Amino acid sequence: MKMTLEEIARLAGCSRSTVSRVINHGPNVRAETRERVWKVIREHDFQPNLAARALAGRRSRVIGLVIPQPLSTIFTDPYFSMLIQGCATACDERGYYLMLSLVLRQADDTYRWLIRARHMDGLLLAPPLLDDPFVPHLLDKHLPLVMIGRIPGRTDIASVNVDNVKGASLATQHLLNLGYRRIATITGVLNLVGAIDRLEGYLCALRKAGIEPPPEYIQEGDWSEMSGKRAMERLLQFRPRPDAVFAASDSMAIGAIKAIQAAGLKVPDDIAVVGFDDMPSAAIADPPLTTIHHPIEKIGFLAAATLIEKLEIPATSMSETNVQHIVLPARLVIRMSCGQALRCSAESAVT
Amino acid sequence: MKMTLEEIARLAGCSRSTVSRVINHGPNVRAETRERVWKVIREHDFQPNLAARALAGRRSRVIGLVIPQPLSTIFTDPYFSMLIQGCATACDERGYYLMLSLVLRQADDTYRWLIRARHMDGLLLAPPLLDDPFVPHLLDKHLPLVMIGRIPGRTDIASVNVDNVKGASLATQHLLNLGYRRIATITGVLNLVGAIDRLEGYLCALRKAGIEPPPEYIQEGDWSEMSGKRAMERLLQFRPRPDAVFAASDSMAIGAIKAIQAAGLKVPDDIAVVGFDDMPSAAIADPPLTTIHHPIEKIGFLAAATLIEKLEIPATSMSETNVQHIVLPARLVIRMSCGQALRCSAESAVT
DNA sequence: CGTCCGCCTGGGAGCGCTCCCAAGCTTTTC
DNA sequence: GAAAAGCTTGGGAGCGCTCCCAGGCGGACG
Repeated sequence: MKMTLEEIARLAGCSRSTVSRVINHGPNVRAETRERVWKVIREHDFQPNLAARALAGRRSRVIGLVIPQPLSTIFTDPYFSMLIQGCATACDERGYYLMLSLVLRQADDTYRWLIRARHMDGLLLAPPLLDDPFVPHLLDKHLPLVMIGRIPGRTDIASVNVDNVKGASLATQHLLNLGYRRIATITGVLNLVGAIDRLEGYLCALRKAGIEPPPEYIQEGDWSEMSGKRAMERLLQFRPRPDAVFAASDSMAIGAIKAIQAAGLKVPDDIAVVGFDDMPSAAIADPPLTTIHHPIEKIGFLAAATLIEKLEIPATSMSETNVQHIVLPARLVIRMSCGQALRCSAESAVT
Repeated sequence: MKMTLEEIARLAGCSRSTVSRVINHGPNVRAETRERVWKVIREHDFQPNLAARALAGRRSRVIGLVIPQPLSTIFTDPYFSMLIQGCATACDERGYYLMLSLVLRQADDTYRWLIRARHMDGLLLAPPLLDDPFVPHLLDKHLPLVMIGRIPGRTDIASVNVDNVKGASLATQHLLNLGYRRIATITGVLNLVGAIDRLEGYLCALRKAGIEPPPEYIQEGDWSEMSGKRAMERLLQFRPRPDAVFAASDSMAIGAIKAIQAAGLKVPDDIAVVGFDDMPSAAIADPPLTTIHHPIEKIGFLAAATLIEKLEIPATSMSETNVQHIVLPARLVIRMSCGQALRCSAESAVT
């Protein structure tokens, strides 16, 4: 027997409309009726037809997560796995579906398709490259959209982000507090805002302490362990050799540690290392990595939750006045690689 | 102006039905009319409402890819990235949408949800663990389903697979041809059919040559590089030390190479190594890895194409008689790690 | 005791398509 | 040259919901 609202209504002895109200948690249904309807629904394992709902209700309850990166990147960096987890959880809780919009075809096509084909009610946009030419197309249309990360100069777009500048600054400050003065950094790919912000945080902290690092102390990586290793090898060439390194990601920090160890030096005794992101790998690194906690999953969760909220109260979302910008604080996680234990200078590094 | 079939019809001077026929590439439309309608559609960037199509046509044109593995695994192993790429390409070409059914919640819930919520027309099932208790639920319902890989003893389910047994056998045979006799293996997780099949291929080839490997020559890994390294370290303990190793994945082969090199030995001079999968990393390994080519993307493509075909010709799909089983051949890719160059014994290893 | 206002409930009118049948027109066939 | 058999084309009848309005019912109020 094919189940429809009508059929459930017949079995529960009420009307289609009442069943619909029950399913959508609408008001104005007597408690007793509500319970009776739920019982029938449960008994028959009924699930309303999504296509019909979408057609009649003019919304699909699907939101898309656009990750403007090649598939190989997405499926290599645990960052995205955690981000998706967070988004998916928020969607689940609110009865929405998360659809990954993998950019497979040439960018041009895909973005146009995304914009036109409104089979999603809104879009979540993962951090795009600064020079991605198609992101503006996405932003111009009046698709409800929430950014993960931020685009410099675009305060008109709702966003959820971690405080990268503050986090990097916290990491650098911690090294300064421990007495290091020759602090180098390994940055992420610098056409990603997050990498730029982290570099800025590093520079800010140093400058506040009256230190201007030599340009050679700033080496660009690409987030990968290998690139961290390479960057560290370059840093090891330079004299005076740095006594501490802030890497903009844990992977790169781990690469750096490997380079240091391969050169016959010790972490943190000879060179201290601090990472960023607090990935699972940071805790099990050797030595365990001091790092900045980056609540990636929470960011995904909040981004999805924000978008859905916009969708459900369109009145508010339309008013350009109050665009939400959520910035989560970054937190220092002290482990072994910074040498705090060694130096015993447990001065007020964190709070 | 909101665009609908009706509106396009008005602009093209024909009826809703004709426009529908054009969009669906139906027969019985005069060439001239067809062209006129397309022109209007293109001009207005029209895309039919998916919800309405799904409701009226009783199919969503969405197929789900179920990967019964934790998210962290999916987003770590490039295997899935390639698989998805293949599936998505096939879907794209046929106007279908691929939806990743990430198993986020506890398995029980999710599978029930997958089965009930028919917002997809069919399912693609990535290789499940042998003891996954919920896969049978998926198979019992009459959801159109195509397996990637195979489940032993279930010949009633359409499947697309690489010939793992033959591939492993090819790899081992190649080592035998080169004169190696103490050939060890590093297997994948043995509750995955692929791993078992590859082990079987290895054993078959050895036994055919009259060799019975000591049990210590068979070490289980978990597909990861680290596990390959660990397994190789165990193999290096054993006497007589193996002179060649067949690893059931390239990652593990690379880990094995690192272990061999860390022990002060050379590949392939002291120990030859052959991998499986022919991942991009195999070609750039040091030394470049001899391996078995595994057409993952093609498998994904064929699986999706097969499913869609089933969907479009339901008459055929219903007849239990001819369930498709596609088995793609595995191919030996000779590079440096097997020592063929060294030994110059270029006897008919491959064809 | 009648009126008003709330809470419930039922059903009509679509949402934008696909499917199907019938009507018009053109071609074939004997 | 008329009937039969194509091609095209148009429009009705849903698909299973949501939205909205109208009506029934009860209690609070004057």
